[in-house]
Amino acid sequence: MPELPEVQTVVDDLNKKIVGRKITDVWFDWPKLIKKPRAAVFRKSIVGAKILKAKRRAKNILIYLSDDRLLLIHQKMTGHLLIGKWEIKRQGTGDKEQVIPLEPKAVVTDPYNRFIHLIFYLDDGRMLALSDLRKFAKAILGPTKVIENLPELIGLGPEPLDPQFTFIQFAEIIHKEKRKIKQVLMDPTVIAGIGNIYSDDILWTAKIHPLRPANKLKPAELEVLWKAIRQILQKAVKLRGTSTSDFRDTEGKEGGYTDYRLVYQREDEPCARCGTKIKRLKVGGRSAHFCPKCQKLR
DNA sequence: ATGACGTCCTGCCTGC
DNA sequence: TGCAGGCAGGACGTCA
Repeated sequence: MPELPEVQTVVDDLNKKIVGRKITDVWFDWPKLIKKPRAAVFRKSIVGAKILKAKRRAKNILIYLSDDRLLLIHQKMTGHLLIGKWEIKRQGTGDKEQVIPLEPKAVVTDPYNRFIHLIFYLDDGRMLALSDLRKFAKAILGPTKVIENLPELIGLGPEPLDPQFTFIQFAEIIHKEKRKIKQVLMDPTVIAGIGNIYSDDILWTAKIHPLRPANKLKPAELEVLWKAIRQILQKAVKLRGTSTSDFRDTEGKEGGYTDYRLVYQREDEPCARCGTKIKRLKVGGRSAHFCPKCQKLR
């Protein structure tokens, strides 16, 4: 489940590894991943493009290309961007194709190779592949201005790790929200990039119950919460994300935050502060993990 | 404005 | 052992 730290890890990898490369071809076996333009046009308009830089906005990966083109990739829950080499083989008599990993070693052993549905061939022989078990991921290509002005980017809230994301700004946003704080933290139009994993750990750190109405939080609590958001996300970025389920970096390696998780997917384990068993409940259809003793509903 | 639920998907887990 | 059914879940759409 890539959230801000995982997407940042991928974007950093892209900037380190494939800037300056030219896209020489495209392969896909699930055209629905490509939202715009339609798949055939997508291929035509991206071949020949040079990769200039990668950026992250919320959980969106923005790959800036030559000739004012921009490629947006959202990994949703099970999407992975991998860099390596693969071979496409036809399977038996049907038209089914199989993606066979060749190198590097980490990618060869990555269990998510079998879900690769989109490959960009690069001019140095390597490839950028999008694997996605659940096929929820999306790719959109278009003129930079058009993509940058898509509602899903324009409508996003502030970036929590941006120096301009001040406590004042945070308090103003939260004050307007009557919804439960857990839902508010996960709403990308309120604050960008926080998902289920980090909202749970952030709330535990701030000792705030996930069901507390956002606008009922006291100023002191809000300040602790604001600090927790930045502290947890910074730590997770440094550790290259969390791989509780399936996140991998562009080499297929797991993230280091997995072992530092405070409550996420630790139901029935002892709270690191007080030893109470971590509980799980549903908030807006999503699971929330918390310590019933440290995080009081009141 | 808010909540509740449906949509897209499929590997994995549970229970019989 | 095998099979059916349910679950997870980001963002968006729909309906009350």
